[in-house]
Amino acid sequence: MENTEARERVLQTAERLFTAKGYAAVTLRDIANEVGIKHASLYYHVPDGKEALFVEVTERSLARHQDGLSSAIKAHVDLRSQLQAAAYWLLAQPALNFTRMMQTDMPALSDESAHRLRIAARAALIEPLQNVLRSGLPAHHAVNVGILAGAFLSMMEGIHSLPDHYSDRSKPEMANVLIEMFVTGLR
Amino acid sequence: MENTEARERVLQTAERLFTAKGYAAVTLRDIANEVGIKHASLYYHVPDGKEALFVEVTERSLARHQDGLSSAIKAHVDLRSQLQAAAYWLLAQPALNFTRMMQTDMPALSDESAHRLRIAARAALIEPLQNVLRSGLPAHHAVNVGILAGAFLSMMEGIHSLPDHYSDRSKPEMANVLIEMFVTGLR
DNA sequence: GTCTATATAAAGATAGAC
DNA sequence: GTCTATCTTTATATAGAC
Repeated sequence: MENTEARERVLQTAERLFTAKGYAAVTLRDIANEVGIKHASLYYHVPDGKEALFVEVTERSLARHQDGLSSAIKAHVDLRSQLQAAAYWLLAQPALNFTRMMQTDMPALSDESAHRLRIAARAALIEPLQNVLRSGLPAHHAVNVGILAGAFLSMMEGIHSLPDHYSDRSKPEMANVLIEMFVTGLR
Repeated sequence: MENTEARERVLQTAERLFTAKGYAAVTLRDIANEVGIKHASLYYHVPDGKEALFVEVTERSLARHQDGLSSAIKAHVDLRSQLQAAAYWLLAQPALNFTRMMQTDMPALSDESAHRLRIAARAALIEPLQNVLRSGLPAHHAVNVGILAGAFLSMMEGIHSLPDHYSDRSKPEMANVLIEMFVTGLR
């Protein structure tokens, strides 16, 4: 399948909608409408249908997250700056909704698709954070880097999903409050 | 509508499935199958259909959370014990998926239903945590209790959704690690 | 309270014209 | 590349028998 401009528009629209509303809640007609074509025309670009489309754009998105997170982290040396860079990068992206992806979207897919995406999600989101925590924290926290990476990610997703509902601070300000707590509490 | 045993079985099954998989992903046939009846028979117990059923069981669940959280907190006096009690209570319940509820389920409902549930969710989950943080933390953190309550909730949901994937610790052990960080980091 | 049967709508998917 | 038309399946929902 060629990667034409038209196909790219389809993929970007699909990624945006799937990310915002989840796999089940987005129909092929929704995507086609936003692209400005009829839903049947999607099958020219994505012959294997909805599930294949979701897997493709989710893998793309996760790969971008892996790159973005790793680069943001590599640009700094102390833990606080690294976590801030990771947080700012995450908050500048459309909300990924890792938890919903794992709990609601994955079970709707074939076992094979779900398995591939789970591995990609772990490599893209959890592992970069685990690594930075392992090298930046006192050694006695090494057993907890999995938990702490998950907690960091959960907190960022929380910020993403409640902008003005629960606080009048900006997202980076909220992230800083939590990172300060994180770093101080684990020293 | 009478609250018979049969109706109660319907509500409990619906709550369990909606909580686990989300509004869109659960069909009335799924619910009826688990109850052991035909889906058309659900309309005898819930004449107003799927959305009304979701709203009813979600309100029930949120009311239970409000009671459970408030009681757990009231049984202790220092912040660490209060947060531990809240965490243990939350982790003993089926995962509520607050974030998915807000981001994915609410937009699929009528404006009126969504509004009611948003208010109920805030009163049940955020406010009890805000209160305990406001009275247990140094005064200069008062502006951040909204963020911190959201972060605490997000972390607990994170624990709920990644049991053995990312750590071999038990859920309460994971909660303790995070609470220790929380309390120490904000002192 | 639960059933069968059916209406209605929406979704994913395919065929073939342009 | 996109369209119209159509097929098939699945979902919510209603009517009426038992």
